[in-house]
Amino acid sequence: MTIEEYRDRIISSKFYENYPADVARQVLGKYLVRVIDGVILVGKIVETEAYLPFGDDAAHNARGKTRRNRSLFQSAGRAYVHTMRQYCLLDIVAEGTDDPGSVLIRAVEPIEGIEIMKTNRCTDKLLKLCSGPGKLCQAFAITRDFDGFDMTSRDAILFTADCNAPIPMDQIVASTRIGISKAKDKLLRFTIKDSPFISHPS
DNA sequence: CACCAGATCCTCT
DNA sequence: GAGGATCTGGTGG
Repeated sequence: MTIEEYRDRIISSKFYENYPADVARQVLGKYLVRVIDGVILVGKIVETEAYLPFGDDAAHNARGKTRRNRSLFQSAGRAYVHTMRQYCLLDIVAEGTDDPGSVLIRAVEPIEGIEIMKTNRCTDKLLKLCSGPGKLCQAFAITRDFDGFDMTSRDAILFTADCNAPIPMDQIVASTRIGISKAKDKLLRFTIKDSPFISHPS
């Protein structure tokens, strides 16, 4: 598809104005699109995690608003990009404003711009190009500059697009979130069943 | 200013 | 599954 065709399918803020756990499931199968100098990178979202506005000790908003997490308190559909060690991680604000929840994009299946992704990642291994939140940000050249970026505007250079039929509920697996030390028991990680492109495949 | 805890990744075993 | 590399923001003195 062309850039314009992806833009015609851009997901609006309305989609993200819902409970993060629901958004995290519903965004599976959608496309993450990045435009760099007129060239597009596209990945199909295959793994997400939800972080809740309230009662979630693992969420970055659990101890209030700081300089780091301020983007969480903006409107739904904006990016919350933060760093973990030397990597960037991409969240999309869900609910938003007074309910600072988000959906972490943990893995995508590379669809378009794969050679550029390989260059950005310094690897040829397709299965490991975007199989983790830090990896996909590296592949898509998503930096801190995108923190607070509106992913729902018509001229966005980073956005989500709806190009496929929804993933059936029985093809979605819920599990515990990766890499956290608090609220380990919550089933807020969602993957597309049997996708080889997820992080920590079983 | 120092310390430390991370929503990670990669390379082994 | 474990350990090390390596960076930044939040917290407390």
